Amino acid sequence: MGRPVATKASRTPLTRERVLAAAVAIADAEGVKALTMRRLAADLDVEAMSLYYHLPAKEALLDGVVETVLGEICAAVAAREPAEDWRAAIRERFLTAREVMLRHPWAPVLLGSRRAVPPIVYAYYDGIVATLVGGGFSYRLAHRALHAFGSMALGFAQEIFSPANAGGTTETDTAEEDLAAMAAAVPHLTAMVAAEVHDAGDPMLGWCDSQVEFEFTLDLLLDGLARLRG
Amino acid sequence: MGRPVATKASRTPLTRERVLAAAVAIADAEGVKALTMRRLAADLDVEAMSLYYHLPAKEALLDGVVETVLGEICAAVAAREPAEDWRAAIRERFLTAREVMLRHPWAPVLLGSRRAVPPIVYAYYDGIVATLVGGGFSYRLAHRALHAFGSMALGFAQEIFSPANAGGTTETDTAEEDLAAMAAAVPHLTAMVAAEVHDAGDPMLGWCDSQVEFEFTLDLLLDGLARLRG
DNA sequence: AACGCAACCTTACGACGTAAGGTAGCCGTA
DNA sequence: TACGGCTACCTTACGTCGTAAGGTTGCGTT
Repeated sequence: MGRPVATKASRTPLTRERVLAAAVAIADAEGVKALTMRRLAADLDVEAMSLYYHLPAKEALLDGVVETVLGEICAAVAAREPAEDWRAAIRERFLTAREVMLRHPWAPVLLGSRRAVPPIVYAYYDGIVATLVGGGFSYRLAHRALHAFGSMALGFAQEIFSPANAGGTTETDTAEEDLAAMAAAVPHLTAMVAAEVHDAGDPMLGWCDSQVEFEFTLDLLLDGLARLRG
Repeated sequence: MGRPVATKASRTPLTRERVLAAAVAIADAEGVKALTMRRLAADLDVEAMSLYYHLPAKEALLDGVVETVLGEICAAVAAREPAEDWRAAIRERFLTAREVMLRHPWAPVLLGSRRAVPPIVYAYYDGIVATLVGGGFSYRLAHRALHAFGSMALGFAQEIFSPANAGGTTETDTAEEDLAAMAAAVPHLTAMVAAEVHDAGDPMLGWCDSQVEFEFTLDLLLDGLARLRG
């Protein structure tokens, strides 16, 4: 059912992956501003509207592009051999992520402009929590650490989760299924959230107070610097 | 020479400040995407092209908008009474900056997308260096601290200085004057740079190694977390 | 009375994202 | 062998965007 098409010139058919790869290439070469539908289509020897068969809209293209970059990070992280202790593991992970990000300098801002955080980020952060908890961290401290790392974990802008996209679950009635599926996919994150929601009246909506996290990170840095100052 | 115009309806004349204030208001209310020239003009009871008398282009408008927000931060910081020690000073400064930023959630991404860092940022950072050095920091450590704070100092995306806009001084022959002017305006920053450029072959171009700063911050966080872990 | 300039307006153009509706070639079925 | 359907791509067209080019208006000066 549905072999490509193989017109007279028999060109390789478009796919979402091929489109996204071309989009990343354009952004790498000339920045995200140069990434227009017509330009992208031209690079693929295709008309602009043909892209809409594989992607619903420009926003979806941009979502796919950041997803691609994040996937690249995850792949790079997964390709390393396991480190000795939690510290080395985190260190190498972040440095690996940074290497990838340096190849896509436009990615931070683009990710910052996305409406929602791509699901793959949760899987990525789950791995970090796993490492920390495996290294003796409490869930509470692991949570704090996650915020403290912030941009470092991926190599760019923090406050991604906060305030712009704090709309909560605006979505459908499949929320429960999704939640269960997430719990299975990111067990450590789920456990962390579960461990953290004991006080705080409304669950899930304001369970992590940005202000508190901000001050925690700030004091963490100040303590460290004060110590170095001697 | 050149009183406004006071047409029959005698409306208040446009100014750069009035335009920028209206632009910030639109961004606050509906996000930066809603900030178009026509929309902005409509809010000011004016035609779109009239804005170009006060601003050369849309990019300049956006530059002015972030400049306005940064000015708001600087004003808020300046309005506090002086703190006891360096630690309290830095802490209050950053928390003040954060308060302002929370009023403009779109500002981080917008600032991240600007081509060059607005000059006012340098003045702002100069104040931080002054506080640190006044508190006993060496210039080297103050420099490190600046990078470690990163996004915290203003409340948003770090890596602003890095790699996207690392083009160096691409400009005119007035570079020397500008440099001298800057030295006068931001003495502590200048001193810090001067203190730091002793090794490292090419001056000014790669004098602060992002990779080194990244790892420093990372280790600072890791040390702090390891200590909290017990 | 004539002029100049500051401040705003009108018109128009090209590039953008995309809605609506084709069209070409392969497929399975008859 | 004929044919309808599907996938994958194309054509045309619309509204919105930033902005180039060139008015128009009316105060201040001479």
